[in-house]
Amino acid sequence: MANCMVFNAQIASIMEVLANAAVAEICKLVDDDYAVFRLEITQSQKENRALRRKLQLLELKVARERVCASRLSSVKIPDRYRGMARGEGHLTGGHRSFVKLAGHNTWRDDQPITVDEGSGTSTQNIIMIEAAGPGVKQERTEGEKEPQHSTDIQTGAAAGVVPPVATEELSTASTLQSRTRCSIKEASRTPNAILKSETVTETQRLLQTGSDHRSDPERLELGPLGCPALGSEYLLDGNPSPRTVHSHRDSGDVLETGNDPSCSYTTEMDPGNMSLGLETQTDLSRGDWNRYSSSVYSEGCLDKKGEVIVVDKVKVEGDAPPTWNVDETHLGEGHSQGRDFLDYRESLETNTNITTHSPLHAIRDREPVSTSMGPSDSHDRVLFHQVFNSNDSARAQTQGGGATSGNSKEKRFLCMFCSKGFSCPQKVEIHQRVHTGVKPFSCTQCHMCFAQACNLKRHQRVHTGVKPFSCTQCHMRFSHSSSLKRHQTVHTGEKSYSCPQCEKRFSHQHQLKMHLKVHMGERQFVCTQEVLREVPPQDTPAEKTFHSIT
DNA sequence: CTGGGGATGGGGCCC
DNA sequence: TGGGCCCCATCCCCA
Repeated sequence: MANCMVFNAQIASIMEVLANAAVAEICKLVDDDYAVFRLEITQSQKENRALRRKLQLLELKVARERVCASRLSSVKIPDRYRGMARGEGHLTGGHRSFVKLAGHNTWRDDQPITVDEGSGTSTQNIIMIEAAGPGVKQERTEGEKEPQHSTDIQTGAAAGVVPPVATEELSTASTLQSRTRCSIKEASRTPNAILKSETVTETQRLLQTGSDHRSDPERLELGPLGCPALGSEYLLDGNPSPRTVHSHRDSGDVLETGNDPSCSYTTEMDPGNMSLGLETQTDLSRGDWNRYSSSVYSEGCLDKKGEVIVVDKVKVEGDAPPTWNVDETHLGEGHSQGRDFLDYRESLETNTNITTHSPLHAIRDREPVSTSMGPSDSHDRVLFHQVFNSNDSARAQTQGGGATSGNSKEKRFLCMFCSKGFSCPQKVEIHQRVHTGVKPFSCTQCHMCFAQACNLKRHQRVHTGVKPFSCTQCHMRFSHSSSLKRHQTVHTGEKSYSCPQCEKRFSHQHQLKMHLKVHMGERQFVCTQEVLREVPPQDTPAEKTFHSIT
């Protein structure tokens, strides 16, 4: 009996030892696996980052090449503009950057082109800006033939300004842009300047390491410190320093000397002037910014849609003082908001330390995320829009390719990118996020970002599970009002999507889409686009959808 | 069919 | 009264 008990005790002890050993082994395995797992995760993350960078670079290259190709075939700057473009005109500074924009992909390699994290925003908006210039110039100079414009330009050239010298558009653009960058760097006061500096730096690196010729300082005509090698006429402008000079004197002189050829730009704010002859540094009034942004943004829409910009909406006909003269007065009161706004936006556009998608980045920074702009920024913004869209909306429509739909009186606030009209600045601001990729509203529960607060609000139902829209015909509930509406076609039997090839109708777009593939196969159409173009446009929802899916 | 994001238009509120 | 702003409804589109 005693032996039995001893034996049992021994067995128990052995079992315990074995159990402990087993546990230790398991723990070790778990730890090892965990370490391996973590390592794999880390490596995967690194790979993802690398791939993402490559993707960004590729996108950028593709866009640039596309823009470059289109420009090479269409860009043409009248000689009378070239001189101004090079800063040889009577004006100094900043707006040369427009020329840059108009030039061949002269967006600097260190341009803060970034991809909005989590939002999938790419550099397209910037590309659009790059693409814009030539179109504007071409439209204005070849299409509109505006007499006053020509007069101003010529007057400027005749007024002792260094005659235009044939120059490479690219170099001009580069020079201007570079110069702007120099000033912007100092002017930057963006609250979020450092927020994504790492991303920016990475983007810069990618851009710099790319094969893009723009990274070549010589081609950019950069002088020391990365600033452009300025022409003598530029240096004599009274703005020797690339630093932005918010001198009221500059603009004031211009305004006071009515006969001064340089005044031509004060009363003429068409794209040609703005893009080629104006210097932001010279006049940092809001008006100038208006011109600036007008040029830039409207240019941006040109390459994209071949539309003309509404830039010259700021233009004041006849002898009336330009709209921005009022702003100048405003500046003269010591009010720096306009200037700040300008600097701010300039810096956003050019400062490499700022993560931005475009000059409009400023808008994002001022939005839900509170910034230093304060109430005045709103004023500036509105003022900008009002000035920008103040006159000649009809012409804007013409130039803008009719993007301003409906009553232009109601929609007098135009998008700087596509010149589409909106009823109020706020809507323009929101709309422009389409171009800028700005998504200020981020979900606290996931990585999603949204351009509109309401969309974020709607999105959050995904997390909350709230489905406020319930079908009265069944138990179905939806988080999306449109989903409910669409769902109800199940009950109503409504089939609003009709096939243009046959008589079949469908309740959902996807059904029609799939159905169309049948026709494609039957007819052996080579190109879907061609097939779809055969269908005459109609106003019924089905046909609309049909066209849209083409 | 459904889920869900992108984007626009309109209305209401406030200043 | 008008403008700015916010919110909502809605359409479109894609997965």
